[in-house]
Amino acid sequence: MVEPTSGPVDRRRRRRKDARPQEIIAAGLAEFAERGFAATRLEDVATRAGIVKGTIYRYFGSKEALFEAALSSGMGPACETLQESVADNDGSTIDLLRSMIRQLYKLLFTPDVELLARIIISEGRRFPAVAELYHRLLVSRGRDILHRIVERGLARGELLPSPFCATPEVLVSPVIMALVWHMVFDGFAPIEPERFLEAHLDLLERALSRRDA
Amino acid sequence: MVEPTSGPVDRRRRRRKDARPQEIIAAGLAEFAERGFAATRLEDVATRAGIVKGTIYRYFGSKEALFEAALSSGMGPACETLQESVADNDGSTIDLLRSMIRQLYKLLFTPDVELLARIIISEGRRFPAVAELYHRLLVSRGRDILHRIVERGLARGELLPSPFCATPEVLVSPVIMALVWHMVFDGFAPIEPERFLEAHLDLLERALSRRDA
Amino acid sequence: MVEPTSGPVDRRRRRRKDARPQEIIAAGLAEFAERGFAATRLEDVATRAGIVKGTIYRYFGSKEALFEAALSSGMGPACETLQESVADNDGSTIDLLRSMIRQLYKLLFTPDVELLARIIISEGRRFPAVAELYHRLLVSRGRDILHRIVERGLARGELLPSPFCATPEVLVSPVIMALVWHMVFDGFAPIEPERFLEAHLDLLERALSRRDA
Amino acid sequence: MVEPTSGPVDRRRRRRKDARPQEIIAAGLAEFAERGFAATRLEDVATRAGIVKGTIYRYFGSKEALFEAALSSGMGPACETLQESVADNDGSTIDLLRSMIRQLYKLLFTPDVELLARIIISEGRRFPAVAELYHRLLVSRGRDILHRIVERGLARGELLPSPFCATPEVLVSPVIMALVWHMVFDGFAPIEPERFLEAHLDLLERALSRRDA
DNA sequence: CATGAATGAGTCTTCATTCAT
DNA sequence: GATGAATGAAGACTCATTCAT
Repeated sequence: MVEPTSGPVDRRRRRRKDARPQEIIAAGLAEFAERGFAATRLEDVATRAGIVKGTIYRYFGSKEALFEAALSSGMGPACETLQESVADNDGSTIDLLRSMIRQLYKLLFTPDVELLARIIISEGRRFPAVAELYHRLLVSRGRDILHRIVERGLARGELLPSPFCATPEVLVSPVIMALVWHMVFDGFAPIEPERFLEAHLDLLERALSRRDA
Repeated sequence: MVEPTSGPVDRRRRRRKDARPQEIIAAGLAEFAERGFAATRLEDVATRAGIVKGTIYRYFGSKEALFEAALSSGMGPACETLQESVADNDGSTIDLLRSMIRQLYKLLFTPDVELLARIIISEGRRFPAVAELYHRLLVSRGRDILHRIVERGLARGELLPSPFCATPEVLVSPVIMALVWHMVFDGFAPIEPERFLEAHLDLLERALSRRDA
Repeated sequence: MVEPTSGPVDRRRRRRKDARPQEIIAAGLAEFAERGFAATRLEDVATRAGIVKGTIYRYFGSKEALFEAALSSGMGPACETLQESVADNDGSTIDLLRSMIRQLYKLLFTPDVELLARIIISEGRRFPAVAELYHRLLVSRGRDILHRIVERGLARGELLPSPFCATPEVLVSPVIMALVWHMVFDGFAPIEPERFLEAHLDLLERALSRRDA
Repeated sequence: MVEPTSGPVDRRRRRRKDARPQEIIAAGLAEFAERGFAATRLEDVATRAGIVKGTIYRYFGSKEALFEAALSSGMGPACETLQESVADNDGSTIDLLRSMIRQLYKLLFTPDVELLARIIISEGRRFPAVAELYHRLLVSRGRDILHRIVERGLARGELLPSPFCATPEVLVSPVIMALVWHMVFDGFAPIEPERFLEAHLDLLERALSRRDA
């Protein structure tokens, strides 16, 4: 009944043993980003991962568990990237901000990270635990960095106190808009992130340059 | 509208007859915004509308049809609001922009419109037809207005040509960010739209004021 | 697509509307008795009830809910039968007991009741709530009746105090044994309840008759 | 049995090698008794036996095979116990019966045997082969012994012919009832086997003593 | 032999959709 | 038109069984 054809050993199986959970997570991430949590079928995740539905349950207790694992797993790397990005930079305030914004574009338009962001934006509200994690690990850190830069700028006299220094998030908002636009309208009205970045940096420059006057 | 006082007829039922589709749409909008398309159960929509599941099918051919109808229906009013908002204003460029931005905050944080925006952002990618409609009716119009304002500003010499004039969308991005933030993190890290607006306007002012120097 | 053949109306559907839950319960009882709770497939219950799996869920929230409903529902009638059986009998102690035992055989070998008993014996331990209900509604009542008869007999001097008067349950044990035997061995070593009854009554007579000596 | 002291071999493992099947059977017996055949998971059996699911298949071809093996294996010992119990006893009929009944209580309330009995009562009907085996090895032998005792009693004139001599099973029915009660209602309405035994013996005495009169 | 990863055939449960009343 | 019972097609999850190591 069984057909032991393949000569030596099924190489695929061996190689995969350890990678399995990661493969499932990657497949899940892709499917969740494409269809949303509710509309994603575990069957499709399995197929994409090259396995069978039941196998998912060896690693994840439920669809929801996979969802959360997938999201959590993606945050680590993104988090590190963020970390390094502005560490120990001694430039001027505007250089720091410019650098940070460039990093953000690079980060958020990285395929994996974009999947993550998409899912968070789409489903975050229905999965507060995940949204909270995302917020804690990424958003709130980024925010802290931003605040620190601005405060340093104020302290150095490179920035003048004004309402937008109290809410410097607005400085990064264009990249969020680009992301959302890309997520929703890209099929028929694509944007070029580069142009957005350029305009973004231009806006930044203008916003901070007043001091020069 | 006219109430023919035919004896024992259930007035409530009659009165509702016309309002039914709208009630169903409102209920649908609320549920879709809360749970997303796939996770919304028509049973819940019906209950919220005070009717029975089967009745929905008298007005809408399918769940998807209801979804599209609900979204389309919400766009009309929003569209008009937008229309009027900047028509025939003869002020300075910055006044026009300020006014437009204020309108945007008011509009996008109107409960009904916010539901709509939430749904579009969450599900737009999976319903290109709807996203396209939304884009055509609202986004692209808003964009046109914005572009016209900027061009007028350039023509009038109130603005100097520069990258961000070519992508003036960045000027409105903070409100989008506020919306997304509100949508995703509001449960545990709420924002105050007013502060955002303030910072937003501040940013605008700074970005455009260079010329003054 | 639909074939509205049958002239007037589908009579079956109308007639069934109210009877549905009862029909499902009856089907469930039969299947549960035959296969046990875990091995019973709702699909089979549905088929036996002439409906479709999904329909069960209009009436019962889960397999377990159906199980409990089925068992509870069967207890009412059995309970009443028991009630009447010994009410207001003024005969001698032995006549009362004889009558009670006859009733028990009749009751427990009634098809419906037997299903019930089988299920309780097989699954009771795993469904304490059900077992407890059964105990309260049927077993403990029967026991009370028995105890009252015996006490009356002692008071009247028809019985002499002795260990078995303190545990008169032994007086009915043969019918339980018959039931269990019938339940387990009937396929290859059937018993005749009548013979058991005869022997049972004989035993009873002998056990109580000593006093005459 | 013999322990070849081959150097560094893991003694535990070796020692177990022979005991394995028995350990699995014991674990299976416990699980089957607790949950019934269908609801028992081999995973749990394995865990209880301190091994892994797959290992079961080295000793038993299938869940059902394990079930049958477990039940068969339990019967041997019980069978022997029964055997000896009444062999070559030369006492009076009532002494023999008394002795037999005592043995029955002791036997059936022995943990291992009780598990067995529980399973047979619960699942016997669905596993005729097992029920038949149980019947042949234990029930029918016990019955034969009982019949022989009664016949001897009749021959000796210690008993008078009467219906219950033809169905002497009723004489042991209280212990069956005690067993079933214990099995089903013990959680909330426990019985004391000792009191049952006492009443049982009392009943026996009364039933047989008429002759003395 | 033992392990544990993998499989795939179920089974319960849900829900959009239909239809007789 | 409205109702609610019924349907049936999925989809999540479980678990006996197999198999490479």
